[in-house]
Amino acid sequence: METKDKIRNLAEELIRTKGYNAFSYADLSAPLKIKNAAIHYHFPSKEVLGASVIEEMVLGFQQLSSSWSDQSEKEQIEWFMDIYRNSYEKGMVCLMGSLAPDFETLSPAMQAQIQRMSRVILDWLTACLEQGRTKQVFQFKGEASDRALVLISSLISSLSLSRVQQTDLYSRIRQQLLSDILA
Amino acid sequence: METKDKIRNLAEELIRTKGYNAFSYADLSAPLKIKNAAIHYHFPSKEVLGASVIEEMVLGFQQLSSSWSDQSEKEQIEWFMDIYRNSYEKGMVCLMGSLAPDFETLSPAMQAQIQRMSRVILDWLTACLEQGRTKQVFQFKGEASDRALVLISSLISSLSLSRVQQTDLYSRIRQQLLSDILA
DNA sequence: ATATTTACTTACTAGTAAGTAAGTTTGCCA
DNA sequence: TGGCAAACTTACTTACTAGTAAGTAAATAT
Repeated sequence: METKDKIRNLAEELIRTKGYNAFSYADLSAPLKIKNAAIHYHFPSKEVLGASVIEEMVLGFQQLSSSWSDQSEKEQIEWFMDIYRNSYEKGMVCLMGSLAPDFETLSPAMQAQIQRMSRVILDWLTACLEQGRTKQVFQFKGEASDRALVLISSLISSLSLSRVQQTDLYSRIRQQLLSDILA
Repeated sequence: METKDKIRNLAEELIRTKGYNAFSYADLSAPLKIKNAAIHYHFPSKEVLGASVIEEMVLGFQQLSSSWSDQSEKEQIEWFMDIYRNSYEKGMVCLMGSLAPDFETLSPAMQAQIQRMSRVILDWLTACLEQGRTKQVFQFKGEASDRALVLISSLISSLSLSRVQQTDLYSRIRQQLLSDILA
């Protein structure tokens, strides 16, 4: 892997463990055994690095969710929830869960990227729920978009709450969310 | 109000808008027209200030929730949700939503306080849901404690997501959460 | 073979962070 | 009236922040 990707990947990890405002260039340069200035060579500023991390995440999600498109809606939702299980197991929160509370402190460019990220995920989730309901795989009251909101908001916080309480709250929340939508 | 309370209140506001790691002593001293060192007089360190903010919040919640005890469980849950509406209207996230993602970067003392805060809120919510179900005010599947987890996690993220999307997602999530538990 | 570009390092800057030691003002108490 | 404590300010320190300018070695292009 190239240095640029190593920097971006480590930055993502740091954002998702310590938060955007709590990590520094030293946290990147030391483990990668490069100098501070090498980061600036690849990413002119911290906000450009941050924006790049989000962009890569959105791209990754779009590819991943596309690869599920021939599976049932139930399985797609379960794969989606598995992303969060994976985060939980690594002791990380998701990118949205980390960046959304810091929204006000971020540059307009990063804010726009975060908005886009939330749009992409919510649109996918809404479409999946809607289609699943049409096919009678799912059963729930209200708009699919509102159901998507409850799902995503609960999953996001399940990771940070699991960390706080040092138990697998993620699995309990996942179970409950699934039983709320399954026919 | 005394200076010490002014400092603590402003600190809470800053944590809930910018996040713990993004606010500085200058953000406190400038608006309060005091000097940096005056904060250190009242709170020896930033972590002591942070812990004090959480302690005050827990105390406030315990008092508030006690004052609801003679009302119906439905009304109690609605009052509880009104706390989040209030936060939404001020453009703030809740203390838990702000501090939980930063958990790893905080001192053991603050971590313990955050754990306590989550316990207090979850215990209250679980008891309220359980009792409401017994009285047939509420109707839901699964353990009350799991239902409480879904409720709180969703409410927490509703605030940060509302900020990101710049719309009142809070109200849509609240509506959906209520319809999921009402008989 | 020469020039240019890529991917850095070295060495630095200006700004900001939390925190501290010592001094000052104000009000109270004996 | 003298002394003392509470609530500060002044002035400072140490540590760290993102960011930059200039230089370099190695690979690539002409």
